[in-house]
Amino acid sequence: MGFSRKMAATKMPVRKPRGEGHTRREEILAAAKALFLEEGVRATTMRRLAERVGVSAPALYLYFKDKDAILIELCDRIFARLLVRMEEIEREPLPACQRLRRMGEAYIRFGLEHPDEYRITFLEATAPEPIRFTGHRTDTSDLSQPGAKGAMVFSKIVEVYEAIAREGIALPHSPVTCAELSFLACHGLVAALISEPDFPWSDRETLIRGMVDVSVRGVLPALDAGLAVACEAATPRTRRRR
Amino acid sequence: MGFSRKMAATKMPVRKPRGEGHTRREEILAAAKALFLEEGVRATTMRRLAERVGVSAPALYLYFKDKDAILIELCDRIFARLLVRMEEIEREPLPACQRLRRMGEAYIRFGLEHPDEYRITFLEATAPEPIRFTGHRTDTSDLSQPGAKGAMVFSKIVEVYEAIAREGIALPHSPVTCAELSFLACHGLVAALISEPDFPWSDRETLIRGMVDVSVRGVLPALDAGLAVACEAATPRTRRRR
DNA sequence: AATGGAACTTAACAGCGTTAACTTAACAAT
DNA sequence: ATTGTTAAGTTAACGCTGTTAAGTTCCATT
Repeated sequence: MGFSRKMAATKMPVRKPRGEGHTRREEILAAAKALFLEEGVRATTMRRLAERVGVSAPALYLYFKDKDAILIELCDRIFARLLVRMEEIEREPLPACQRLRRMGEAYIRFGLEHPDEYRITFLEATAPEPIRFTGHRTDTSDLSQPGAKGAMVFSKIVEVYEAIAREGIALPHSPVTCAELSFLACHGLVAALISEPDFPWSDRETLIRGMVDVSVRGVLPALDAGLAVACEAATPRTRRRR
Repeated sequence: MGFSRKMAATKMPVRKPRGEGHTRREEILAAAKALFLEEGVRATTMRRLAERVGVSAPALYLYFKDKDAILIELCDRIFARLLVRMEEIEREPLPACQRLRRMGEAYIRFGLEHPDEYRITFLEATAPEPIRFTGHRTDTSDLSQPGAKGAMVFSKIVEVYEAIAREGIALPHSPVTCAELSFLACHGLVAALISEPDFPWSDRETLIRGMVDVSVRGVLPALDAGLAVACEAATPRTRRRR
């Protein structure tokens, strides 16, 4: 930005007063977010970020362990919003399989709206890769790990499948496995549209609708057997089916 | 590297004779492949690769435009094998929806067997990211672009859906869209298992079977309506489905 | 014997994330 | 008002990355 601090004459103190370190911390996160969608993730280097904040690069390490810590916190804050969205849907008074559809659609749209954050939390290799000795995790106390928020979102889908089971609809697998299948199908759509935006995909809205269908009907064949057509019928469809 | 060539006494020519540059090229690709699965992708730097080949780092640029060119060629060669596998399946004398299942399973297994190459061709951002002006592609002549082999694999699925349609089974979308949905669902499974290997996923085989089911039944609801149960029944199942 | 080009090297650039060592400024207590 | 403490910040540097520029060696052809 360079001459930006000519503008920012209001907040020129440059150095924070004694107990106000957390303010700087927020500034860093805000700057990172801005850099993210202005220049892209690739351009978000520690030096550029520091310059944007108006501080030297090593100063960032007073507030974050390393670069990843900044990205992870950014993503976690974004995904927290998806989580509250999911919880809203969870409370909607609808048949459970209807809520499943709504969650799937909400998930996909959210992912497509936040491609950078989605890529970082779900597409980037989580393990620093020399660590192949990780074995199995006995320590579940580390809740601030990268995928934490993502896992919480996933658990919402599990709960819906449990509700579906309670409604008397037969599941072909355990609720967890069913949730994974629905989730992974939607994930595939988001991941691909994000990673290969130039591929000549079909109409995006068609794909969203279609994948929600697939992720629900594919897992719950009983629905199509005429057992619970209500699930489909209740969805307002702008687009006729065949 | 200096004294490292004390070991490589067998192939000490060090410098290739006149017209044998392509030999070095293959050596580079072989070394890259080896480094890939010995040390991981992250450890595959140009300098390390050059050292492994027994050559200086800039020498690599005599044979490849940049690092990406090496990775892309490696991945394309791997995916060529998936392509022939898909073509084998294409020729199997089965109901089309059966071939669809076989392709889905082959695709998933292939992806899980080549996680590094899969990640590079499908999960890594294809555009160098400053290039936002890409617009739409009028020029389809560039077949050696990153996703080329991947796109050819995809087209095999489209063909199967066209065959399914010819068999008189109603498709809810165009064959291309149907293929995208099936493909994307399987892609989601592969992508997630690769990117989040430490997440406590359900049993892998269960997920593979389950996702093949989802990707076929989710797109072809008519199958479950009793129209073509043959499609499912013909698959030899080692594992009972509760 | 001279030449031209293929095959290669060394040296270096600009950038990256990160650390060590040092400085400055703000407050509390004397 | 001066001090001591320490949070907040700096500059310099390390080791690494991909990549380029310029120069060298060696062989086949003329």
